[in-house]
Amino acid sequence: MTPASPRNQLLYGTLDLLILRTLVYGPAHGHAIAGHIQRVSEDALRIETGSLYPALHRLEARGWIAAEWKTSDKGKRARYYRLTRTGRRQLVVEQSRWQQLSVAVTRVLRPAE
Amino acid sequence: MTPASPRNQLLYGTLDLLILRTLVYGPAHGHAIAGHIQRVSEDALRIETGSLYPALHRLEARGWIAAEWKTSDKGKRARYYRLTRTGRRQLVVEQSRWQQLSVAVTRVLRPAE
DNA sequence: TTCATGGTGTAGACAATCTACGTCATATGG
DNA sequence: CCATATGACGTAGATTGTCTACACCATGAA
Repeated sequence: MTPASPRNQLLYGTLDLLILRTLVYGPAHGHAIAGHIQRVSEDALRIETGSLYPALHRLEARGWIAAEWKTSDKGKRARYYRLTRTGRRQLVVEQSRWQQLSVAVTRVLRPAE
Repeated sequence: MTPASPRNQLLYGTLDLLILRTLVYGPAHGHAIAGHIQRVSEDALRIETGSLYPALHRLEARGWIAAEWKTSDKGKRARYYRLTRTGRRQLVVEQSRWQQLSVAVTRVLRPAE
């Protein structure tokens, strides 16, 4: 097996946040979530299935999202996820955590003259 | 041993960039690098020694920084690191990678209305 | 001479991501 | 009616970076 190159691990730490944010628009299944993130990010963020599904299960286990089997637009069975109340709270937390990191890194990159 | 809580792993993926950027100001030893990043980020980024030294060795092994034993301001022996030419190039790469990630995530967080 | 301080370092745990697969059910085309 | 493509879900194992918790050494100061 080809080793997972760290250079592709662009998402590290932000995937949960991206998924939670996407579900604000309403319930969606895994495929659709990944597609949405890829489209909105203009192809900059590509979520692999080996990252996507473990992340969804992780978030569900933590109670931040809840799942339900349904039939997709294309008539295939799919697992629809929705934000839970605590998930919504967690989204705020993660969003501010990202903001903090972003500001801090920016400060180091271009410090005040 | 208390397990490493993922909540503290704020730095994942950005540490190399921060170190390289810091060395633009001139050679510095590990302690000083960590201190600089912490100060400039206004305490938002705290680099633990268990992250710092492996990172420095990693960067040195990749040829992005070079080291030399010297005596510090406080009269202690310290390993001074400086940016190499390829390290300077790498800094540009990492900086633009960060910029890309930052823009992409921001797009997902607040998409065009 | 003792001790605090400054500085470097390692070991081991852990979590997140990746690649590379496999699986199943439905829709579609002949 | 059957074969095949497609949509969708899933797991295994490798790799990596960060963390906590230590240990170590040399110098300055009391």
